[in-house]
Amino acid sequence: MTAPLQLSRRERQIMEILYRRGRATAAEIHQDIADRPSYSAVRAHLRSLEDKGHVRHEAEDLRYVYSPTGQPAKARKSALAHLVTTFFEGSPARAAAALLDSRSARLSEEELDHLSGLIEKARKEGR
Amino acid sequence: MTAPLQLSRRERQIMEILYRRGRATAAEIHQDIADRPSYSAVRAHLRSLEDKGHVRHEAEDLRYVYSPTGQPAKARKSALAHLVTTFFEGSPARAAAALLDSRSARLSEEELDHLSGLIEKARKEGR
DNA sequence: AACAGCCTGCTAAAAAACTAGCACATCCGG
DNA sequence: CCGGATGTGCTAGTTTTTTAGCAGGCTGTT
Repeated sequence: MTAPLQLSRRERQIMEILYRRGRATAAEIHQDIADRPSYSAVRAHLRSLEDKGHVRHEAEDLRYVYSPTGQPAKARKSALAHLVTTFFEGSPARAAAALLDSRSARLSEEELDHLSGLIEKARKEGR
Repeated sequence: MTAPLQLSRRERQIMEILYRRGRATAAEIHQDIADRPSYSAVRAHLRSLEDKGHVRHEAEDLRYVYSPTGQPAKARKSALAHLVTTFFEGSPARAAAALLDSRSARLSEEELDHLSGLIEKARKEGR
C-alpha cells in the first residue's frame, strides 16, 4: 500500500525540498520554502505528512530531522514517468532529447561519454 | 507577464490533462480525471483557470474546447527544469541517463540514432 | 410546440488546506 | 537559579479550494 500521492501545494513544496536535500530539520525546510509561511505552519505540515506516511523523522541532537519515507529512486522514476506522459506524449526519447538540447545545458565530456555508453548498451539489448 | 503557477491540486490535474491532450472539452477532461469530481466542478475549475489566464476556450460545435494558453514548449522546459533540480541534483545528464535506463523503456533504433546525433552535436559545441 | 439531451454561467455552502499562537520541555550563559 | 533561545505538540480559527445544483440557452425529434 503505497502513499496516495495527493498532496496539497504546501505539502508538495515540502516534499520536494526533502527530496532535494535528502533530510532536513523543520527550520531548514522553512528556510528553503520560496513563498515562506510561518515556521509553525511548516511544522504542522510535517506532522501531517508524517501521519500520511510520506515522511519520517528521527530525533537528533534534540530536534527532529525529517526525511522522505519513499525510496528516492522510486520517487524519481515515478516523477519522470509522469512528466514524460504529460509533456512528451509518453516518449522517453523525446524527453531525453529535450534534456540534451544544448541550449538549456552544456554537459561535460564525461557525461557525454557516459550517455553514449548507455545508448550503445541500449542498442545491444534492443537487438 | 506570464501566469504565476500557483495552482491548486485540482487545477493542476486539469492543466496536466490539457497539456497531455492539447485541447479538450469539459466532458473529456472530466472523463480523464482520475479521482473523478462532478462534471459541474470541472466546469467551474475551467472557468476559473480561464480567468487566471492559464486556459483559453473556443466555441466549437456548440460547446467549448479548452486549451492551455502557455506555449507547450515553455511548460515542458519549465517542468523539466523543476524535476531536474528536485530529483537529479540539478544535473540534466543524470536525468537523461535515467530516461535511457533500458529497464524502464526500450527505445527504437531511430530514437537511439537521433540521440547519438544530439550527443555528437553537444560534443562539437562544447569544444 | 413541447420535450429530451447537452451545454454554459453562476452562487452558496461544504470540505480541505493553511496558519498563528499557546503550553511545555530542553539547553546554555550569566 | 533564572531568563532567553530553540524545539515540539496541539488546537482553534481563517482562507482557499472544491463541490453540487439551479437557471437558462440551443438543437433536434416527435
